[in-house]
Amino acid sequence: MSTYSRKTKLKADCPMERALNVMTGKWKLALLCELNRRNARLVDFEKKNPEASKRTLAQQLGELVKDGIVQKKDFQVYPKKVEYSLTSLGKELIPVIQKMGEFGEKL
Amino acid sequence: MSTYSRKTKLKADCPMERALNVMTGKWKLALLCELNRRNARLVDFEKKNPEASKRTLAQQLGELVKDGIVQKKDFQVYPKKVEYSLTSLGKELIPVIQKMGEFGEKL
DNA sequence: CAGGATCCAGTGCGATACTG
DNA sequence: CAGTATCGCACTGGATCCTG
Repeated sequence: MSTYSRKTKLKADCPMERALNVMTGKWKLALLCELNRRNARLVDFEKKNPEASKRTLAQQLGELVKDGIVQKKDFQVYPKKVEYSLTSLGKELIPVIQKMGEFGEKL
Repeated sequence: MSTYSRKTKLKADCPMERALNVMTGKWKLALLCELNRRNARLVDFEKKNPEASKRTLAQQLGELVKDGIVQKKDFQVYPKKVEYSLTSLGKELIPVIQKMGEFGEKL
C-alpha cells in the first residue's frame, strides 16, 4: 500500500485548479486543520505528524506561505522560534475543505 | 516548465483526504466539468483536451469510475461505443468543486 | 473506437545530516 | 529550533504501439 499523496500539478489555468493545487500535498490538510485550531511551530507539527519528515512539513508550509494561505511570525530569538498561522485568505479556505469533508463522508 | 499536477496520494484516513484524492489528477476536474455539462465518450474528451494523452484520460476516467463518481455505459457495438456520465454521487461532487472555484478566484 | 502494454522523464516526499 | 542539501525510490502521466 502506498502513501504517495500528491498527484500532479494541475494546469492551473482555472480557479478550481488553482484552489486544488493549494490544498494538494500529503500533509497540507493536516497542517491546515491544525492551524485552524491554533497557531503552531514546526516542532508542533512534527510531534503531531510523526510519520512526516521535517523536510516535507517545512516545504509544504513554505508552499502554503507562498500561496498566501499561511503566514510566519519570526520571533528573532535563539534558539529560533517561528510561529505559523492562517492568513485571512487561509481562513476562507476552511469552509471549503469542510465541505469537501462532508462529501468525503460518503466515500 | 512543468505541468505535473497531481501531488501524492494522501493518507486517506480522513474524509477530507479521501475527497481530495478523488479530485486530484491532472485532468479530473476537466473531465468532471465536461461530464457535468453532458455525457461524453473517450473521443470527446480527447477532442476537448488535445494536450492530454488518451492513456491518461482513460486512466483517470477509470479511477473516477472506481471511486463511484462516474459510470460507463457500454453499447456493445463495433466499432466500440462507450459513454461516460456522472453517478448520483458524482453529481454531489459538483457543488464542492464549485465552492473550490469560488475560493480559487481569490488566488 | 476503447483501452491495454511499454518505456521514460519529471516530480513528491522520506531519511539523514548539517548549520546558525 | 528552524531550515536546507543530498540521495533514493515510488508514482504520475506523456508518447507510442497493438488488439478486438
